[in-house]
Amino acid sequence: MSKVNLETSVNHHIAISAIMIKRVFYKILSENQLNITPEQWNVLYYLSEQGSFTVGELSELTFKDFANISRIAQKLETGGYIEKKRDSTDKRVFKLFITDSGRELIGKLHECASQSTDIALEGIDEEARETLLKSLKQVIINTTGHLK
Amino acid sequence: MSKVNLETSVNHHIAISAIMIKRVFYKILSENQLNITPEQWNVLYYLSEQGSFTVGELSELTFKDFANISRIAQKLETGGYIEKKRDSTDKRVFKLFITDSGRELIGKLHECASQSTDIALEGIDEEARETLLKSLKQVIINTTGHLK
DNA sequence: TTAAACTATTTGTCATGACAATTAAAATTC
DNA sequence: GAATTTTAATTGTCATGACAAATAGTTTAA
Repeated sequence: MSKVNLETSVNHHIAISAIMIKRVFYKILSENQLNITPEQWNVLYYLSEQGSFTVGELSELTFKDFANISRIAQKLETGGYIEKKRDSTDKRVFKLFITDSGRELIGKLHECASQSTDIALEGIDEEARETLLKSLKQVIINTTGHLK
Repeated sequence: MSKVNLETSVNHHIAISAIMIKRVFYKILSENQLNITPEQWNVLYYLSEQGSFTVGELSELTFKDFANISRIAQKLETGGYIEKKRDSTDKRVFKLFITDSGRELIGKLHECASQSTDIALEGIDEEARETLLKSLKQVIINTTGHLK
């Protein structure tokens, strides 16, 4: 009969941290009149780093499922930040490209993301940050492995 | 112009870890035919630890807003796991109580939560876990403070 | 080569999170 | 003590996450 104590549960604190960080990021985005969500930023980020990705590739990169990426991409397309083009060889595939307008936005988003990191990690020294990152990477490996 | 690298972003890894942990937890819950969500478990947990809480109190405890707790409570009530009673002195307030059926469920949920923690933290030693928890608590303090 | 199996993407549904508006019951204030 | 403000909770809307089903194009295999 293992009894969990949320006060000392790492899982629980990761969940709460994630919610709070997203809330801070949302706030910074809206203060800067940037009409975009953290999830949309995530997709736009990868497209800005590399020429183009398919919905499936983005779904792997972002750890989200096809359905979510599909809808996030629709919103980014509506906003004019990305373009969708059918692959010429495999007509099932859509390739997503960032637009000029998307690139313009990305600069501001980096600034906002950077601010929210500064806020979240204040008072945590470099060594603890590295341990934190390393542990989180291990958590991601563990959970990904468990889900096959 | 600060440029964020998601590969080394603590914020990003917290977000992904949270998603993956929740996914593992969901899987364990469904493998055990427990028809409840991680968020509902969270609310039920607090009610099992103390006699009763109001919607507002739960909203503070769980870092969620009134609206969410209100709806989560509705589902738990529909499932028969909690009861809602009007406060006799302040008729705006609802007090939430866990039922016997809820208490029965809680035992199984502790087991599932414990399993998902074991999976997530495999290979992370006790010292790193403590650092992790301490850092996450600091993140929560920082972000909560920033949002006032 | 035609049927069956597989793959990429989209759509639908439900639970949740953010946020605004609403309702009803205090508490304040004039 | 009536009007205003505050507070507790609910409801509505939109974006997202999980998951199932649908669609359409490809590959495999009989």
